[in-house]
Order: sequence, then structure tokens, then C-alpha cells
Amino acid sequence: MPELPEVETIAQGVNTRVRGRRIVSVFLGSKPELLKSPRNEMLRALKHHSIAQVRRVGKHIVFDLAREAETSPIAQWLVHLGMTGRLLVAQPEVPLPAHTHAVLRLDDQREIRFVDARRFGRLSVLWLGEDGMSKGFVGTGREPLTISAEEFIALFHRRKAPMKSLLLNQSLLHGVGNIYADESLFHAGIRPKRQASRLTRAELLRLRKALQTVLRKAIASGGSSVSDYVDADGVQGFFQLEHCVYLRTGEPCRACQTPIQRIVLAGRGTHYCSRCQS
DNA sequence: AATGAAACCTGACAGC
DNA sequence: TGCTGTCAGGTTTCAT
Repeated sequence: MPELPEVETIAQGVNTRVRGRRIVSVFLGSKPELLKSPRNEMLRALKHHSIAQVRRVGKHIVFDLAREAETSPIAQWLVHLGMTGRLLVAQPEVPLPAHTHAVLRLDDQREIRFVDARRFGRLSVLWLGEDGMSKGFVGTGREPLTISAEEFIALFHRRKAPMKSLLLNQSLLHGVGNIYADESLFHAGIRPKRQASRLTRAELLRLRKALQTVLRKAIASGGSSVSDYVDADGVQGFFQLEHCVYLRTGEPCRACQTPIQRIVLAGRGTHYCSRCQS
């Protein structure tokens, strides 16, 4: 479900609520495909350790785990929410939702719960070297909010795939998904199918600006709740009210009233205005 | 190397 | 009511 703004909202929310707490017990469900690291490794990394920090890297939520009374992390717990994953902080008396696959019980009794109906989510553990040997998880690509204009342009140099497909490629930029790819292309006035290598420098500069603006605004709105996205408290975002094209097939363009088109590109529903985007 | 299509799952919703 | 088909915030794998 979640893209950069939703993952950012969740990570910030979880961080505020559980930073500094100790994990006293861990439950991991029986679905093996969710665990990208061995189960015993994951239990060993989590159990009896403290949560130094929770943050977002790309679409991943990173838990920095430290020994008690120490600050430098020894391991990281990585959570990828896939399409339908949720990460909730709840009191123990609140009933476990269906499809709960992991529960971390904290020293104040509260629980961090990983819930994922479709099971496209993934959990993994990264061990950190003793003397800062490993920097830990740095993500799969460049960070869209901080990438410079020149680096952004260089990413797409000589690429012949449609621009939207490349926006979704997590080894180039990480964090952009279907909603924000469609929305940023609309705001930049670029058709999703355009070959990246045929975009002008000015268009690429416009796209970077549009992408950063739309991501920042979405974070400020707590993300987009299209079907079932909620933050760490189970609260919905409201950036879906600002969508110009995503899931608005046939509805009038907010700028020119032309009905929004839907095509399939890179296997994904793709929405654009045929008049505003050229 | 790069691109595209299919596969992995469940749930919600529209139409009959 | 219940069936079928479509669609959904993502990534990986396989074929070209």
C-alpha cells in the first residue's frame, strides 16, 4: 500500500511512540515468505534489545536496535509493507487484527504489530559491524527528496523505457510508487509513456521539482488513504483529496476539465490528462 | 544491460 | 444471496 509519504508518516509515528523502549518478547507468525532472514536470527536481534530509533529509508522502515544502556545500534530490523502491510502500536487489550504476522511486546506492555493481508510485505534483519564496519541499510536507490538536479538528470540519461516505468524503478529512485509517479508526471505536464531519453533537460528539472513538491505535500497531509492505509495509530491520511489523476479515470481534469485517461503501463494502472500532459 | 510481462496473495466492489 | 470479473499503495523472476 504505502509509498514514501505513507512510510515516512508511519516511521515518524512509530518512532515518536516507541523510541527508547525495550523489547521484552517477540511473536513471529508461521508464514515463511514474510521472513527474508532466518527466524532465529530475527528473534535474537529483537529480543531484549532497545529501539534506538525508527526511520524511513526508501519504502523501508528501519528499526535501529541497541543493547540496553548502550546507544550505538548492533542490528537493524527492516520492515517493508508491500501493498497492504500495516505497522501499528497498540495496547495489549486491543484485539489482534486478522493477518497479524509479527508482534513485539515492549517493556511498557504496548505492542508493535505487523499486519499484512496480502503478504507482499517483508521482514529482515541486518547485523552491524563492531566498529562501524557496516553503515547499515542505505536503501536501494537515490532519495527523491534530496537528490540534486544534476544527479536526477543523470539517472535517466539514455534510458529508453517510459518515464513512469523508471520512476517506479527502486534501484534508481527509492520511495516512488504508482500514486506519486502519476501525480508528479501530471504536475510536470509529461505523458507517462514518454521515453526518458527524449525528455528535455527542462522537462526533467520540472519533473524533479513536481515530484519533490508532491511528496512533501503528501507527507504534510499524513499520506494518501486510498483503500486501507493507516498510520501507527490507525488514523487515515488525507492526501487522496489532493489527487489530480490517480484513480480519477473519466473524471474531469482539475485544470482543464478533460476526462482523465487510464492505460496500463509497466503492469500498473496509469492515469493522465491528455490535454495537460504532452 | 534493459525492458516487459507474469506471478505472488487477499479483499473490496460492481454487475449479473 | 452468491457468483464472476476487475482492480488495488509492490517486488521478484523469467523471457525476450
